[in-house]
Amino acid sequence: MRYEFKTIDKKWQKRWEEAHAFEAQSDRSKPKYYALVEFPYPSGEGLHIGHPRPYTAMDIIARKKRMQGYNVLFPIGWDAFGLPTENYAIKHKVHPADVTRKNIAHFTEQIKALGLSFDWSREINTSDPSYYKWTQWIFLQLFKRGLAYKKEMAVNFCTSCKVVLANEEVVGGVCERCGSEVVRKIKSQWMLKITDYAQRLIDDLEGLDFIERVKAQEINWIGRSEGAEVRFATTAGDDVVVYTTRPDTLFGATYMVIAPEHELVARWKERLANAGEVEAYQKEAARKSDFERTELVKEKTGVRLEGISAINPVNGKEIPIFISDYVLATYGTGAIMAVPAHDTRDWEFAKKFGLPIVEVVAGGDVENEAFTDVETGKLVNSSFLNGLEVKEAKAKIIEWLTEKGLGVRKVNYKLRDWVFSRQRYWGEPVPLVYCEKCGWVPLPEESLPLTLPEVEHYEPTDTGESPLAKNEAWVNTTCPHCGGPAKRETDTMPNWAGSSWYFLRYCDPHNNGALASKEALDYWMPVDWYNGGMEHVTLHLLYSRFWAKFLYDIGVLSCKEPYQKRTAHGMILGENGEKMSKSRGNVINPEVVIADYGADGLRLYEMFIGDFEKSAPWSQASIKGCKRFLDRVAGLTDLIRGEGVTPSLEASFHKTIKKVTEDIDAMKFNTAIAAMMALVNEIYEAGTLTRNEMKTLITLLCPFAPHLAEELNEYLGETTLLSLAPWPTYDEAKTKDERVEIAVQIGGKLRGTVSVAASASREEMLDAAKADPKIKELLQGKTIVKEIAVPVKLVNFVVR
RNA sequence: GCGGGUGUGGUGGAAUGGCAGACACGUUGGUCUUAGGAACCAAUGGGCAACCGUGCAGGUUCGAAUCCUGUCACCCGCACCA
Repeated sequence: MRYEFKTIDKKWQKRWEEAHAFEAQSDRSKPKYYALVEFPYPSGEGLHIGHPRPYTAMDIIARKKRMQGYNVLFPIGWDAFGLPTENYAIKHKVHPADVTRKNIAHFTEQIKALGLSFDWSREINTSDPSYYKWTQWIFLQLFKRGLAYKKEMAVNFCTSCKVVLANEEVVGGVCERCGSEVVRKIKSQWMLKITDYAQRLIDDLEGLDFIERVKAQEINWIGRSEGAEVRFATTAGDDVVVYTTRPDTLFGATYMVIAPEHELVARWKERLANAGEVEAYQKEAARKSDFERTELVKEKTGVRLEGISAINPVNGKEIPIFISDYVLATYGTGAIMAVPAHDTRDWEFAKKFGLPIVEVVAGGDVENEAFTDVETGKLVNSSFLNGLEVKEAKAKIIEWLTEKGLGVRKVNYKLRDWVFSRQRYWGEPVPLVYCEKCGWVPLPEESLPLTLPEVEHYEPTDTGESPLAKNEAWVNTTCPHCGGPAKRETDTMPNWAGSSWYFLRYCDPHNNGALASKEALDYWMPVDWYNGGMEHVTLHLLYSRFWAKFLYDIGVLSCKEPYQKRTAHGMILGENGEKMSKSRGNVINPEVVIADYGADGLRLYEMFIGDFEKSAPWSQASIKGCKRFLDRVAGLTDLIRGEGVTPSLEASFHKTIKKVTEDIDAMKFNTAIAAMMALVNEIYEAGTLTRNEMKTLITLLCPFAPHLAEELNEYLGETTLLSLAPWPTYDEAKTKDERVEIAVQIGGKLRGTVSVAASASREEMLDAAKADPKIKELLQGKTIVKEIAVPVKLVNFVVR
């Protein structure tokens, strides 16, 4: 048969749709399998060549599970709120909803052209009021339980998008989306207390099947550290609490540093001999963005608070207090005890300001550099801690501090609360009103959704207020609590809100009475396998795990973790090995590839391109090999003779079924395809195969190249969909060859091969090797010291 | 600095203690063709050879791309987090 992909692709896509072939079934007695891909943001750019890689991979997994008898949920939807759409709407003066609708239509067409087995009956859209009703509902539950709160704070403000960004959205000091400068601004923001879940977000990773780098990156981001808070008295009367991970070095604390924003600085102003200098430094620090502050890593700056000292609680010594921007107000207590002998930063600062460096852990040369090793070295100059190892000293000093009421063991996290407000139009409205009498009041749940009102302009204001603030008719409302006048919150939710729970909606997408029914959630959740990009590990993955845990706490979900397994795909790079981008001119358009090689050609190549988890450069030349393979599979129809088993191919078939089955589960798609290619090569060498062998081959191929597989299935006279046929099984015993070539080594070096029965004993293998004329000659006159025989693999003679 | 990862032919990549380079691309030669950016056949790590080859240097082992020690280079994430 000739492979005419242009007609075949469309024909089968239509058949699958008409048959509702890939819709998840309501029969909950069957074992379920929930395969999930990250739903796309429907940008105006259309589908990128990178999208089909994870989609096809999970499609292969979903298709195989379906063929293995599972009730499979493999859904798709749209992460439709977002800045690019809003920016486009502003520029072209169209409603963001219209832009979104158009983009989704384009994406849908492109995705359908790939022949992915998505269940389109469960399609969702985060900007649909029937969806964001439940995003708002979840927010209200968070609010009611004190996990959403409003806070005046310094935030990251993008000068171009005119919007507040979460810490996670600031990359290298610039806006993650547009690359513009980010500055600090004081704003009142809605915050979500993700920090309450920090420990659980670490602990519950255990037992999950997440790839190592995802786990490591999440743990690293949460940034747990163990130490102690220690209270220092001051000559000003107020105490200062510092956080340290090295309480063992307390005797070496020769000065103290507090953050420029620390509240005590303002309180002490009148007592300072150099108040002017201190104030100037505070102003300078406040002006700088986070990026500028961290960029000036080379040189430490700071100002001493003249006239006030702290008192080291262990030895009563007075030590100077500085303010410096190397201490962050937002971490720990915003104050540190400085131990220059054993902390690199403190050491640099001490050298610059001529402060004393007192060694308290022996083992380094503290005049030349800080000695930070905690494994070796014993405590010195530390009274009752002398002679102890660091670990012992830590325990002992904490015990001592606790007894005296001077300190306490303390755990800190780098993770900060989630800034949940955006001063933008195209997002979920926050369902709260502000009443002068009652404060922030939630809207009644039955009034949800609070829909986005029409506005004339979508531009954010220069003051950083949301465009919604200009719509007075909408803003002014009544308080649901007291009935008095109230104003609506005009900030909207961030893009991450809708994507933090979308996988739950898929379980029951048309439910009007709940975000999903308990029965549906209990059956489908957790997601069995979720694949996505590494760029979402510290954002989407962490946020959605947090929401899932919250929903677990309030009884909506029955599982503590939403995803049982998480993998990540590598990027597809341009032919030159660089990231694909318009500006580099190395972008490949999936539509063009499909036009030239068919959907199956693209699918197969994206899976064959290399290790799924690693980036790989696109190659216009290599894709031809995949197309050639599909042509060769189609051409096999000429070789079909009868039914049954072709003896010379039997073992190869069993081996290939085994290999493909196992490789799909391990995401080793490239080697699975290689195995099928090798089998096809063998069949051509044999020059013949049976009808049922052909059927086995196309069944194996079906998850990878479903259109061609279905067409060949029809060619074989079948009338039912191959996509729903049972997955082939293999007989382990038949995957083994009867005779095998084994390697013969002398002194570990390959000297020849001999053919033996696979079941050959040690003696038989050794005898066969010795009987080989070449080996015989090489062993002539040598004394064999040792003989090694590994069944099916090799024999090795160690000689003298 | 901390955390994770990678290093193998001309190229993408196989092989996780047992015949390095599966499978594919490319290249070379050939067949068929009016033609070929088609198809098919053959060869293809290097070296005339003995031999040499998985970033580099050691080690363990009968045997190492694979395990251990050290080292270099590159990529990703975080980064003044006390």
